[in-house]
Amino acid sequence: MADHPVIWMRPEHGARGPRPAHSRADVARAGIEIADAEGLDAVSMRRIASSLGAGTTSLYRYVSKKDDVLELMVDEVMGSLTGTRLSGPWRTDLATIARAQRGLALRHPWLAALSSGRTNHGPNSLRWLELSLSAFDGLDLSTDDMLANLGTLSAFVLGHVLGELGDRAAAHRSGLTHAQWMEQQGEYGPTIVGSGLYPRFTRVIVEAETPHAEDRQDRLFEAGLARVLDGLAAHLP
Amino acid sequence: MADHPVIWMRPEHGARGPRPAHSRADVARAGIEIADAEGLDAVSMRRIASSLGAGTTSLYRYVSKKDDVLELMVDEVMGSLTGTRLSGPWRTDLATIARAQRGLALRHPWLAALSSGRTNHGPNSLRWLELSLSAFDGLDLSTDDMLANLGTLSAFVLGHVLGELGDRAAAHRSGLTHAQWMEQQGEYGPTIVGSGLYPRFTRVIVEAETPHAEDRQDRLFEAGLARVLDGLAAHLP
DNA sequence: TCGAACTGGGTACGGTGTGCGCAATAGCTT
DNA sequence: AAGCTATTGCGCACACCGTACCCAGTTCGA
Repeated sequence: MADHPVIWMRPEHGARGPRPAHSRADVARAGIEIADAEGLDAVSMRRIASSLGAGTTSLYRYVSKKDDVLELMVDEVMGSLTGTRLSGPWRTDLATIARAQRGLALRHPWLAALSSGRTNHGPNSLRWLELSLSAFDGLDLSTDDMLANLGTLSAFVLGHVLGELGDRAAAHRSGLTHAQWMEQQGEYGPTIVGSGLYPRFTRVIVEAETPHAEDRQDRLFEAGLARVLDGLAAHLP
Repeated sequence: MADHPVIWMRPEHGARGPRPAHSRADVARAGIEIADAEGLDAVSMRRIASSLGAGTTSLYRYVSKKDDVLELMVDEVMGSLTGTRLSGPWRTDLATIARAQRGLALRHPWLAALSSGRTNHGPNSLRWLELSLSAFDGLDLSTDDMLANLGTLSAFVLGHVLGELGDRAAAHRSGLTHAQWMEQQGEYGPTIVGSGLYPRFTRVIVEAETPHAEDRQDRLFEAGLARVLDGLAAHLP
């Protein structure tokens, strides 16, 4: 009989043999540390193992495939959202949730890419989902409506954060500082503008050249968030 | 003097030597074919090369890193959005844009994952961006407002599609049919429900068990789209 | 006490992206 | 017409990846 493919259904370790030298949480934390410092691509089984002082293939006592490690990392990091408190009014609560999620994703730039393609069901993720659903507590909505509302908000947050991280990630991928990378990209600008093929985009480039303020992304996020919340409000009783 | 790091700034080939046996478009199309059929992970330089009947490292005459191939793939596939026509009213136009983008992403399940982390500036992507911006033509908006509106919509579409593809991708990753995978995941359900820790999520699971209709995702997308568009409307003059 | 369950970890295999060097080709200059 | 030089195709090699398999050592339950 094979083990269950979902890691959360497998006991952390058996009762019989020697006590394991590490824990799943250790593995997760090692992975997180590497990913935070050097990006998701730097996370390899060998790297994690050596950072733990373990043999490479010993990791497979804690995890049955690398994918499990990533799932552990996501759930571990979701744990840091505990402590988020909701206040009551659905609108401010949903804003709190969205901002917390964005903040976490910016603090761990690999998180969004991972949680996009993955249905994560670790305990911390479930707790967060439960908290998110509780934002609708007083409203007497159908589950379909709750899912539509929460799903729309989450989709926006995920999509926005991915876009926000895109440039940063590309710069990091190429091994350049953000400034260097921006400059290289910038050389492409005049070509686009000069081609005359994209008048509207050209206008956006030209007018947006100056206001490269540091809080630009913050303002864009808040602008989008306000719109999404207004959209949800329009469909509530 | 090194070549420009942005592929669109490098000429497709020099004027001097022998005529290249293939083109960038050939490379892109080969990659797309593989990715469509077997997923993004199956796309490797060797695979593309052998599919083209070329030596592996010959590809590096067309492209300076694998990342460039992916960028070519994205832009090539964006070309199939040509032919999208807008009607005039901003709301229906934005809906058209959103649906076209979702349709494309579902037709090429690897697209969303690629375009998330990447600022794509190929000619087809630029044309699409230009068309999207034209949806605001009559409205006399500031560029900031245009970006906020279009950005919010795009973020929602991207986020939604990624979620939508998540399960499918996970099933594919594990090499199971969707049905087999659902069953395995399903075994985890009772554990969650039985724990009693997640009452709201439990309610969602239980009530959503039956309505696993085929068009569920379509309806969820339309519900979200309507909300987002209402949200945009609330901020227009 | 002894067998079964369990852990640690080394070895090995088939894959990956890509830097380097060399032969063949074709346009530009003289 | 000749030759220089930019350019292409491509095999080899390297470092790294995930992980299947195997064996030795440890510990608990019977």
